Amino acid sequence: MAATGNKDIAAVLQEYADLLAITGGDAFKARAYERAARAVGGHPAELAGLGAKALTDIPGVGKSIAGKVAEYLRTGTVTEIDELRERIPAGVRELTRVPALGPRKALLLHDELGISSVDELAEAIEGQRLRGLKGFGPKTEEKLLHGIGLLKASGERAPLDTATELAERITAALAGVEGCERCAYAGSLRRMRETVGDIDVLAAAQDSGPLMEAFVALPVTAEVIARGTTKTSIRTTDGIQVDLRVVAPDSWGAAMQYFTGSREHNIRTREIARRRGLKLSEYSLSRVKSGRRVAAEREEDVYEHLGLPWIPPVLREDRGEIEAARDGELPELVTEGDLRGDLHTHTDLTDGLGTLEEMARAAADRGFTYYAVTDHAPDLRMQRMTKAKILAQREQVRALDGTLGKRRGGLRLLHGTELNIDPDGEVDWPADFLAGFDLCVASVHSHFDLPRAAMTRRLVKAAGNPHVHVIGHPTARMLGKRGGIDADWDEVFEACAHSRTALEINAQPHRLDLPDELILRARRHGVLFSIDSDAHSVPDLAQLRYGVGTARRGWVTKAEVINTWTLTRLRAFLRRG
DNA sequence: GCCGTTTTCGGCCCGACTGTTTTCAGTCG
Repeated sequence: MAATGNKDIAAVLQEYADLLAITGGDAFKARAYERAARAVGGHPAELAGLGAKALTDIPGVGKSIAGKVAEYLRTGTVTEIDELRERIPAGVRELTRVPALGPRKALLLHDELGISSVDELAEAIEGQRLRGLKGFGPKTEEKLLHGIGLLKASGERAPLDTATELAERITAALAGVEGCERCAYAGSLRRMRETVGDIDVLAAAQDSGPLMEAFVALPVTAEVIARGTTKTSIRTTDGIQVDLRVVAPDSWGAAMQYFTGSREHNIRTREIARRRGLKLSEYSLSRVKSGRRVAAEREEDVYEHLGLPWIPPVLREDRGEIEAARDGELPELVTEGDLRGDLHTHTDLTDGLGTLEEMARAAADRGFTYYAVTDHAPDLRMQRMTKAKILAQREQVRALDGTLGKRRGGLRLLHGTELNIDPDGEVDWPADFLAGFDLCVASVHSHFDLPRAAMTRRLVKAAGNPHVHVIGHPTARMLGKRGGIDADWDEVFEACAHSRTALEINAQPHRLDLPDELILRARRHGVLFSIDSDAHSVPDLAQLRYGVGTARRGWVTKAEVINTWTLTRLRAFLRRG
């Protein structure tokens, strides 16, 4: 099992920040912890193993926080945080996860009405117990109910990155257990759905005993829900359910096929089996009459005996993949290795954590050919961007261009910006200034509630702007927090196809935007895509894999993704050539 | 609590929006 990761430490610091904000003490102290949490989460090196000096060298981490980090790494807990936890029920902090409900109102609800969970809040609203409470009017009630709905819809599900990283840690640990021949995760996680209800881990072994033993003894195991010889379920310290199924090695392929799903896909494959006089189960593909096994050990063989090529798990949703497979028309899906660069990233000039050089160096280390820096433009006031600042950055970008990486010619840097699309579809800066950028991403960051027609006009106008090359995180959704904006997407996609404006597939795990369903729709209009990390720190660059997964779920091929193109071709596209 | 420095305390991203209020607090990006 890996040691305590930076994300774990960041989570603890963030929790402390939240608790401080709820108790209503020094707001700047809470902010300091929040800042430290962000810095720790985005720090390129593992904190476990760093000395005291190296800890305080992290921006935002001083003596006090470094002490708490050290204590946490040593003991797995922090005394002061434990004390605060006792004073504030966990449910109160949970309340602040409801959109439109912050620390002040959460505390008021707790102190005045004794509310300490999201469910209790819902009941209190239904029972009209919020009426008359200072600061809570009818509109607020409505907003809170809406927020609770959003939270419930995905609140029980883990984000893709959390689940993936957890599953990788678990499979790595179990693979080392005596007698374990294979270990992998299946289920919706293998299909790379945007959120995951639970994690299905599969292992192949003759004897399941040692694996089950090791599984319940994992450090992440908080509770054993069920324990048997073929299946054991646990709940992790994060509250995620993980099922381990141990199968005989000669059933590996059938089990992987069965437990990867989706249910709809499996209904179709079992139908095909039946028509061929076969029976498909988690143990094997066998003849109905004789019971003789025809395939089981390899997933590829299962599909082959159904008359199909192996189907990538990301496609197994019964969205046409069976027909495409049968007709030999499965798409050749884009892979992470196809990406030659990243076209939407930030630095510490705005809200990123890494310096330009740190980010570019990390990009070079990833083997990219090119890399665009796209810090925020002035319309997002909080970023305090100016022409002078971005022009100074351009100088730095030009100076660094071609100097990094082992590749011949070095990493090529593009100087871009992420513009803000205002309610009328206008963006920051006049056209002649925009013409000076190599690349412009334009995104919606506010006014999420425009009526559909106005929202559609807004996006169509931005797509038609000759200086806008990519529409960033087009729906502006935040998983579990905010549904996407409402627009006539077919009209938007048509406009993008016409102006050759790429739609972003933003890889941030809480965005994954465009979502796969809209990618499928967009492809019918022949639009181009850009798969971007939207990285705000060096570790964020690794999140590209989730964007690629989402693109693949949308059947996207290499040719449709502008950042798989050569630099020459990309430049021609950016010049509108 | 951190940081920078005008070395030992004062400032800390800033503005918009919303729903509530009757002059503003809370939330958000």
